[in-house]
Amino acid sequence: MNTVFTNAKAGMAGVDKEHVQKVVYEMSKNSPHFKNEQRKQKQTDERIAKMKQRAHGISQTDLAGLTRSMDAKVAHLETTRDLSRTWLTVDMDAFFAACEELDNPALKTQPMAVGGIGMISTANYVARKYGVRSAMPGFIARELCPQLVFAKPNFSKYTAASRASRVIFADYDAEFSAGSLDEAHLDVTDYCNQHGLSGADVAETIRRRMREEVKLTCSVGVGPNRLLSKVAADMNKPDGQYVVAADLPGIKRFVAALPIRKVPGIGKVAEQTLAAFGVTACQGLLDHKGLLAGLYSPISMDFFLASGLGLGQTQHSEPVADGEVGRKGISCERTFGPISKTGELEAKACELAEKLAEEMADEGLKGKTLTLKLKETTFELRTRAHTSSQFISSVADIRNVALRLLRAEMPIAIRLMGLRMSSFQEIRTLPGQRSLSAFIQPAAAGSATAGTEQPLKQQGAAQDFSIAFQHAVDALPDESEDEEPEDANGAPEPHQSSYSMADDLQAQSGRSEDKWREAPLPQQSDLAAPRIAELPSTDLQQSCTGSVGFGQFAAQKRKRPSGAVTGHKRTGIEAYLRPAA
DNA sequence: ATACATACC
DNA sequence: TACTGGTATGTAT
Ligand SMILES: Nc1ncnc2c1ncn2[C@H]1C[C@H](O)[C@@H](COP(=O)(O)OP(=O)(O)OP(=O)(O)O)O1
Ligand SMILES: [Mg+2]
Ligand SMILES: [Mg+2]
Ligand SMILES: [Mg+2]
Repeated sequence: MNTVFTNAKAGMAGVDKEHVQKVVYEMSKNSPHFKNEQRKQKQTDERIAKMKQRAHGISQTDLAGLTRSMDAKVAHLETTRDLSRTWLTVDMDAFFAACEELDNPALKTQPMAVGGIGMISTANYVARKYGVRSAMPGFIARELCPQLVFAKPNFSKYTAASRASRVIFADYDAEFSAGSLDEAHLDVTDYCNQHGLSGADVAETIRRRMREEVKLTCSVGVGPNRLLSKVAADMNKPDGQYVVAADLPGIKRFVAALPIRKVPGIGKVAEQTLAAFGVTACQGLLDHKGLLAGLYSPISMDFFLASGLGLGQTQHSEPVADGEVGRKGISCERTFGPISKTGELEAKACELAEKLAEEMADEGLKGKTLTLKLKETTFELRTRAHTSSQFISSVADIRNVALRLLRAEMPIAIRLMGLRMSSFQEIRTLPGQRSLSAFIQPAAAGSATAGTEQPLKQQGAAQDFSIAFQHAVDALPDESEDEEPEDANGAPEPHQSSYSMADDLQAQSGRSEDKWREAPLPQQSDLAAPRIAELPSTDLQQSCTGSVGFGQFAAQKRKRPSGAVTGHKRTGIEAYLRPAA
């Protein structure tokens, strides 16, 4: 049932997947974590059942209408296609592990993972042969590979290597966008034209320079847009490159048989829900567009169709405007041995408040919304938020709000607590004050971007609006297309030395392996990772549940707001017209 | 504005 | 024995 560790990732060719599945199962069953995974899987199964039911209720007439609507959407998307750009996605091979091998070459021939018995962030390709992977707990990895060597993470190495790699990227695209420490997206069109080179030529050059100057290998994907270059970058890992021809036949050839899971944004859940309707390769997203339109939101459909057509971002995002904070949130969370005593819980909240305040101070951030995250010992998640009337940043203010949110949840037994601040005050840039562009990084995480990559969503209920209606509404002209009113210039901030949540209320009537943390480095990207989601469903609530991740740094950033995608012209959306209701 | 789910590195 | 931490987005309420 758990397909997480055997899917869609480089280095898994030739791995005995059945064996890996069995070991993971044997090591996990009976654990609270496993129970939680089962609970989540049940949710997915129920979701699929509801979608099947909905699909069953779609008449031939409905289907015909939905299909026509999607035909129009496809036709429009097709008009946005721009094959004139050349994009490169560069992604380091087994990045953290490779950095560790740099300082300890003996590790190169041994199976090695970066992390500990609790969690692994990545493994070298020798270890991957045994099924060892990112996000796999170390004790399971050791069961799969008893000789596995564990290396402790050392973020300063990774940031140094990343910085060095970015110096290279800047030579080919001064505005490249960083997808993470180990990945970047480059529009090398101008460079190619100026030097009479192909994308493949530049890819070869970058790979050579990376070997020589950074002493690490990377893989490069080349294509007419960022979606294609990104997917292509994984095709010949490690130390390889792959070119998606910049013509319609070449793109169709590449995309048609591509497993949907390879598309960034389609993960474990979307893969399952789509598979339930026979969609396992990207061509299926186009073949079943009518039916899918009856099951997924307009936003998801835009994303699916763009993916099926091989359309992606063709231009970089707008840089972050002056004074704007380049991020949406900042958070700190820690896992520890189970605790439930009031004193211990409050002590954790205080520590996190201090940590968060410190990180915010490093960037001069002040925010209004504080979200407390609690992971129960059962692995179920709870988040509770409060928005203050004033921007806050001090330890005292953060602690006050955090404690109040926490106290409302007790009693509770948890294994993790986290604090996240969002809704930031814009930073007033003082004359002569240069922001931290220290970390070679151009194009700050902007917002609007031309191109097509879109997101997905989740689940919902809204039975009042038929899906057909939603898709029809989505087809209306986009009114907010020509202006960017959002100026948010500012009213001077009211001052108040100390914030108290009580005032607001009145006014309104372990054990953590914290080895994987890193200094808050400037970072950004515009990686537009979709989040799938089915549509409506007459459904009720969801439970909670976990996410994944490792102690990484900042990475993704901005996403585009809404609407359809577009090559880069982004004219309004034509009216597709409603299908039969 | 709040809560939850999904996704990516 | 043991299952991360950080960031983003989409939807419903
Ligand atoms: N789930 C995770 N949790 C924490 N850190 C992660 C996680 N996944 C990846 N990382 C870190 C470690 C990786 O070396 C680094 C880059 O990720 P990624 O490019 O996906 O894999 P990789 O570089 O290790 O191997 P590959 O050769 O497949 O690219 O980010
Ligand atoms: Mg990588
Ligand atoms: Mg990567
Ligand atoms: Mg994917």
